[in-house]
Amino acid sequence: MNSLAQMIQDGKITDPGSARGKLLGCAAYLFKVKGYERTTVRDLASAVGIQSGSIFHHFKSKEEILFAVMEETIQFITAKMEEALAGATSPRERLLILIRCELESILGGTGDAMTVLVYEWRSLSEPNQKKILKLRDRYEGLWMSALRGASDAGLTVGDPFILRRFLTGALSWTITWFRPDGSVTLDELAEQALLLAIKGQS
Amino acid sequence: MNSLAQMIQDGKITDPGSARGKLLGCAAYLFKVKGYERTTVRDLASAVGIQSGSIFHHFKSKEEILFAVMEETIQFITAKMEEALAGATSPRERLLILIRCELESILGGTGDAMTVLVYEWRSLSEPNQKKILKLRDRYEGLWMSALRGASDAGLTVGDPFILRRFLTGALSWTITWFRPDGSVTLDELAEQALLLAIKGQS
DNA sequence: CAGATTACCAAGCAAGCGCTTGGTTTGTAA
DNA sequence: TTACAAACCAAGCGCTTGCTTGGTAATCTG
Repeated sequence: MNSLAQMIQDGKITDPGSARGKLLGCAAYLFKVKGYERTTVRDLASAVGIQSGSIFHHFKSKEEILFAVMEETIQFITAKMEEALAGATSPRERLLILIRCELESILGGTGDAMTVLVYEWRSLSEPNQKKILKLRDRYEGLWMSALRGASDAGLTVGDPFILRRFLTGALSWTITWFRPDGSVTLDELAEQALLLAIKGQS
Repeated sequence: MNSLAQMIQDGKITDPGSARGKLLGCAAYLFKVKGYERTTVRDLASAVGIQSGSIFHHFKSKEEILFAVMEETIQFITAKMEEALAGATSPRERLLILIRCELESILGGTGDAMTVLVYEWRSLSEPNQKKILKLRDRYEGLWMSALRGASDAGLTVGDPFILRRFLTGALSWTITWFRPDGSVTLDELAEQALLLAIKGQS
């Protein structure tokens, strides 16, 4: 079952083929490369081949574009994680799945949007920040129950909260240096990250 | 011996009491809180109590302010690290010193500037990016030799390069969540980070 | 095919931006 | 006191920004 197609049909995320979807995709890319503030609506318009004013037929404001990118991304990755976790049995496996999912989100096809979600936080208005924060709670809940499980099983040392935050930084930072076509594969990277998180032998 | 006073006298970093120094301090704070792009020269001017035009008596452009903040910060922390490493004997101690130094830089008095150094990278012009990159090489050299030493001593697992990058992300991310007045002290945080980096018992 | 709705263009407005300019005040030293 | 430079102000220029407007073309629906 394809969760992406399902979510499009449910209206949770925009079809990438639609005009709105193309705008969101281009926006995510531009926001990632240039940053939200440095990206103008004229940049975005010419990237998708329309006039700058026409953007405001699809979105009420520039910030609404940023918010939509972030909202759809977090909805998508949360759903993907829940799906991936369904078949997991051991605490170690659950942890590896979460690490792999997060790395795939950051370094794969949705990487642009994921980077924006992590690093363009400040550019949202406060009400919108709160909305995203609420969505993030569910996502972080998956992580925390997995890390608490790993801690109870003696896999990790130290406070799971602090470990999660260390992992958040370590994994999201990969966007700045990791190249999928380099000498290290994404699977190897996930394994190394698991070694970072757990204390004992693999 | 106070390295800060020495560096001021050497002209390597600006006296925080001078007009230029106050501008740099306020700029670091504003750039951290609002981001470089969202901070206007008028914001900065009113924060230090002068007219916006007067800023350009001290700096040629807004970007020169950002560059100065970054340059002085990296010079300072590199000097501080070299000083702190001088008395270290074991690989484990060297690693803990680096972790503590980096955390102090991020979470302590120079934290604003350090955050700017990490997260406002894109706002620099390419020539200025290269200059900072060159300064960063010396800093990262300290880290890499310490991590290679730890790896040779069997303290860590995996590739030291990847480990350094994981640590960079994990430590710099602390700025988003760690509160020095919270339940966890900076020392405890550094210990937890060391547990993250090394494989065996403390 | 008629009618309505959606998608877009061409033009431009008001506000805010980085930065410049010409002149005034303040500090320093002979 | 005089001379001079550094520090700053008041005003505003030229440009870019997000966004609006009035109208046209394309697409869908019955």
